[in-house]
Amino acid sequence: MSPADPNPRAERFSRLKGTHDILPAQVPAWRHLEKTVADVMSRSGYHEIRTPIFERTELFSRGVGAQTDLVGKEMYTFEDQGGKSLTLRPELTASIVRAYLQHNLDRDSPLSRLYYLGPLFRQERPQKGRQRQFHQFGLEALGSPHPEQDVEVISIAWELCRALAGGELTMRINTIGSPGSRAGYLDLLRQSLEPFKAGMGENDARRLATNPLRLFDTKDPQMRALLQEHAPKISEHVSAADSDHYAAVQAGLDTLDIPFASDPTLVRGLDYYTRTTFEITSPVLGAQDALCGGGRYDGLVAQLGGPSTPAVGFAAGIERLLLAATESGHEPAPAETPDVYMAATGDDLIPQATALTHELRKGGLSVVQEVMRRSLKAQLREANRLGCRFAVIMGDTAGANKGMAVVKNMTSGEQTELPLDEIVAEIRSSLG
RNA sequence: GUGGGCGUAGCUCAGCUUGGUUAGAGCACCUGGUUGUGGCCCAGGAGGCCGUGGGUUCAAGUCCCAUCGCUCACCCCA
Repeated sequence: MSPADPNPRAERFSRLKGTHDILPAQVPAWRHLEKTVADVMSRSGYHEIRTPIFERTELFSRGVGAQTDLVGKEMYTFEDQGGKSLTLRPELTASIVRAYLQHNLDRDSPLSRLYYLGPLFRQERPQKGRQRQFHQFGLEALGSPHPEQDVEVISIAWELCRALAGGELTMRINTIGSPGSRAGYLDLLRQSLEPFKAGMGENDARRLATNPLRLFDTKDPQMRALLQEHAPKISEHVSAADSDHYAAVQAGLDTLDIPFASDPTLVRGLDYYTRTTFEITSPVLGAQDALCGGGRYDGLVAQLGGPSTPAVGFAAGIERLLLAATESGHEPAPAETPDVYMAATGDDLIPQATALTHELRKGGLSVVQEVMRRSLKAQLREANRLGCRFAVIMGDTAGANKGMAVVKNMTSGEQTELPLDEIVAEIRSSLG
């Protein structure tokens, strides 16, 4: 911004509410997370899948559930030029299932293990740990109805959250039964709570009629006490098969020494869940403390037009994981630093410096060349600031004209004068 | 959509209560102390429509109103 700037008051743009720029200083932490996810997924037999950022609106309203808050009021929906209703994806499971069916992955193999990582969009008021554009990674295991599949999925979620977030984490699990046995429970729940309807808030009274399971989400202490006292526990009212499945999942987690709490109030916000649900939370986050949530969704594939296919999955919030890591003192990944700073003491030496820079890079070294024509003092200060292991100084008094340059070790301060064609090998051997 | 808190230098913040000369600090940045040599130290420098608009006043960063933005929480979720 020079004094001659013609319009110093021109309006600047700023990021949209709820969106964030990921600046260079933060990128190493992201890359470390992405690499860890890829490694763990790959070791567990999961393959990455990437799907479009937007889909037909109906995929989400039908897949996630038209009654959910997510679909009802949080989606970024717009019409394309043909009048088709499109939506920026607010979650990924529906998209993955859509791709799974569209490409007939179910016929390639009876079991598909898929994972993903990418941005999602929800139109909510931002707060700590909640953004309008945010990122998740997660996995979907499609094909197995057996509890060992649930255990595999939960254990991967647990391992990743522990590795990435650090600190104390809590895992809660529950079963919400299969649709058949759940219907009976919902009736029972309504009957048990109906007498107290008058004392409930407007919101809770409405949910009692439309979606009584969601009552368990409340933070109102009065409502919590009411539920504690009068609501039957769903895990005690599901079918014997559901109950056996739940017991087997818990036994599997015990075998792996994964600590968990069975929580009868853990219900999830999306309509497609069946049987197992789980959630991993961190005490260092704010009100939005869930790092990861997931569960079984045996009905979704059929709901989206496919053959009846049992499935389990989870999704983890990347920003929340990174936030938890920072808050719990988990050390961030170090930034990458260059091997060499290429300095020159005179303008006439710049061509030689450029040529040597090129040679060093061809030799596999990372090199930053001075392009500001600053004083040598300023150039070395820059080299130091960047954390360069070596500085190469192209200088005339010492003999650049005789094909020599100075190699300075920035850690020890030692420097030696070497022929230009020996410098690559010298630095490479010093770096080991 | 509803509440609370906060907007002063690139960053983190003092100053506002009780209006009064040229608005400060730390860090970061630049220059010099070294006539090509970084870090530490010392000296100097640059950098501010005090978010924006209006009002009160002889006088507003400071008081009042509005507005925009950020943030935390509710709702809900990763």
